[in-house]
Amino acid sequence: MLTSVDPDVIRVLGDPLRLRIVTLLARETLCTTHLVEETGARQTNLSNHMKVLREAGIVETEPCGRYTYYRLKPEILTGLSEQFAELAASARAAAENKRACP
Amino acid sequence: MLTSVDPDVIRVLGDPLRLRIVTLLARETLCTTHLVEETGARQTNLSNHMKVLREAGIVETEPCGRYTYYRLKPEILTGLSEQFAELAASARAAAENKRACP
DNA sequence: CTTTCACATCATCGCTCGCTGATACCAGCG
DNA sequence: CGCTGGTATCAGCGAGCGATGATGTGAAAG
Repeated sequence: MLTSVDPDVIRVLGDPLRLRIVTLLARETLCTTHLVEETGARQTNLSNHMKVLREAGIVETEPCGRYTYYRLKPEILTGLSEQFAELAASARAAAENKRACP
Repeated sequence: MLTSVDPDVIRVLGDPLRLRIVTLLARETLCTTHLVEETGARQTNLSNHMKVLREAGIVETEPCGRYTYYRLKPEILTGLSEQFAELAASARAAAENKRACP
């Protein structure tokens, strides 16, 4: 048990627009055009965010002709879920574990 | 099933120092002095972060003499864990659910 | 009461990072 | 080939936010 959460992934998901993108991609696999429609953001802006999500290993790209589809990698989300569950369990166990005042 | 994650909580945890603080508090209940020692951050800086964590409902304060102890609220972490688990499940189910190119 | 120490608040600085516009790239289609 | 449309990359701007220093408050210790 490591009882910690990957700071990089959380940091990437900390941006509201990126979290929105992830939520959308959890429902269906979409390409940039769809995401532009859904979010109202500019294509450039979206492409930048997709790059961040890709480099963080949160999404995968699947070229389809001249379109680029983005698919969520569920393992990442599952990992986060487990890490937070561990943290929660640890926090519950350590509730009364007070370090003495110096 | 809402299949989304609270953006505010994630945003707050997106900061590396705050995530570190949460990780430390998952092991034991600490006061500001302890956190200063553990993280090496200045007291002012830490106090600011604790205010953010408090306002986000992630930690609770427990005054003890002139010390202030901080305790994690495990429900928040449990909620996050469940929300990410939902997202992961939804992502797995929607893997082949591609929207047609316009 | 005075001092000391833990902690919070405030104002300010500085830098990161998200947003934008311009541009380049690539794949289909005529 | 030339054109169109989808997408990525790059440079620059500007707001947001994290870090700092000065200062205030409140509680114990002397």
